[in-house]
Amino acid sequence: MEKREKKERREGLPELKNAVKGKVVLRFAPNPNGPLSFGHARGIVINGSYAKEWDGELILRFDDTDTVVKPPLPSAYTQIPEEAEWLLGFKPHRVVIASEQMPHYYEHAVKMLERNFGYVCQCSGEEFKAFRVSKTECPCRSNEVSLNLELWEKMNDGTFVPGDAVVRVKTAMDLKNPALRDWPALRIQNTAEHPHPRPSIGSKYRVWPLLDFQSAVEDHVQGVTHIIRGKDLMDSTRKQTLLYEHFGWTYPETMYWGRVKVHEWGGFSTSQMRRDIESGLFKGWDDPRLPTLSALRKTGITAAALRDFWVELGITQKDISVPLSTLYSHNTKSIDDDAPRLSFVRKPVNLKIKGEHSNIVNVEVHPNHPNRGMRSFDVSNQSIWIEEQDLAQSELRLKGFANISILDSDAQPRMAQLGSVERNDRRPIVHWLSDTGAKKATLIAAEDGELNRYEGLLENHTYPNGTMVQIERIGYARVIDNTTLILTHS
RNA sequence: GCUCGUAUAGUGUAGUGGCCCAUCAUGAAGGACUCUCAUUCCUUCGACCCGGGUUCAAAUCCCGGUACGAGCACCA
Repeated sequence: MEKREKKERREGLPELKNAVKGKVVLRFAPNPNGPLSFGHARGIVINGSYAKEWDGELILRFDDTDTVVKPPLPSAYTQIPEEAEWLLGFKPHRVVIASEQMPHYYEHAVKMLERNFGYVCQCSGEEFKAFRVSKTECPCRSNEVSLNLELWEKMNDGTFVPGDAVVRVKTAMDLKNPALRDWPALRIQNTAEHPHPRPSIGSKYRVWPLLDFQSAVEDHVQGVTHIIRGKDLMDSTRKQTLLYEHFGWTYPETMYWGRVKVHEWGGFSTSQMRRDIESGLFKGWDDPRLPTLSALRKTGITAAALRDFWVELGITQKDISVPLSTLYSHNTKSIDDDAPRLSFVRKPVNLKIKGEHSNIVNVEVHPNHPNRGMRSFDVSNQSIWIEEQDLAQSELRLKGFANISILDSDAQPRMAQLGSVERNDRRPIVHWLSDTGAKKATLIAAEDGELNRYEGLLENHTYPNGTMVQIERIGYARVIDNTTLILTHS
């Protein structure tokens, strides 16, 4: 008899159903009404990881079919692909822009009317709602095909204005789920007043597909095999499946994830952030207080940490709330081994040191990697700086240097007596800087929704902008320029 | 209101009828190492929403309840 193996914990993402190596096509479809947020990262990471695992393709699709409620932001069309590539480590295999695919949508809309599984409905939203609730068919549902095609022309040629007519998919008015009853597929937008921001599109079209129709047609046209998205789109799947049945297509495998909140941020709405930026509340999309990908990247969260974070959460349908410490933990793992150590002294207090000592003090660049060399401090002028808050105690050890006793006097600068160079007791170890080895600098930190600036002295360094460093006893930070750091997390 | 979905330690997650008095991570507490409040390592803490049922056997299947979330937009 074979002995059964002990069950092993599954690593990484769950198995993709009905996946064939090399044939998997997934997509991530954001609305380009702003750059990517932390939440979008989930869609990119999960879909991208599966595409990579199965040797398949990831489509980046811009669902930019609304010009009124959530109008696209032109810069997002270039920023999003860059951010996706940064996050994944590879470029999405295909980029599709919905507003360029309008001919496809029109073609399928006409087909739908010709085959009589769609109709032009001239009821108002209110009127149709009453039909939906009472499970009764609206009069437009029985239009002849020829009439529907006539009305379709009127939608397109400007005879009808927004609100006059929509194209609906015939499902059944007695469906259990009210959300699915004869759902709307295309509507008219006032593109004269609200042109599409892409100049090549502008006011060219009046009739625009709604998400469920656009997405359904596009997934079919692109040969998407698996859709992984938020569970708020569950009814969307059901609507689209009904459309696929009309067309005789097979719907892709679908998986859903639940809603994620970050304890410190709450939810993240691109539209809201856009308003707050435009009103001047935030400096830009990469303002460190915002939960955007560009802000996280700027403050020093790595792509690897974000990937690990989202893969670890997986694709459960539970609604969850995660603390930032989880993300930070992944980030620490991804940067600590590389991060050179630097000293940053907040509220520096000058000390004059008395006693015998060598003129040069060396400390390691990275304690776990002695081969990375030493940082040298010239203390020949006996002048050093420590943090004001460390003066709470008078017996201290200057890290890598010597013990000191702060002398009780009113002298300026304050005096300190040097003690043992060997570490021979348990007194607190503090970081410090020499007079000549540091310059004035600023540490920027986003804390509790506030942008705080800490002035202080930063150890001289020649690390290029963007380097991740660890500031001793404070936390990890990213080099913005020679005298500015931004705190990633502590 | 109608419809759909989810419920495992503080947080997140594994688990698809026996390997489960339940996995891993994170967190907290303690300790080792370390001239950082870092990294690494060790120890400890801590959970199957409730009630029925099916079964020799249920975290796992069924029913009911409860809680939470989502959809019912001419937004995505």
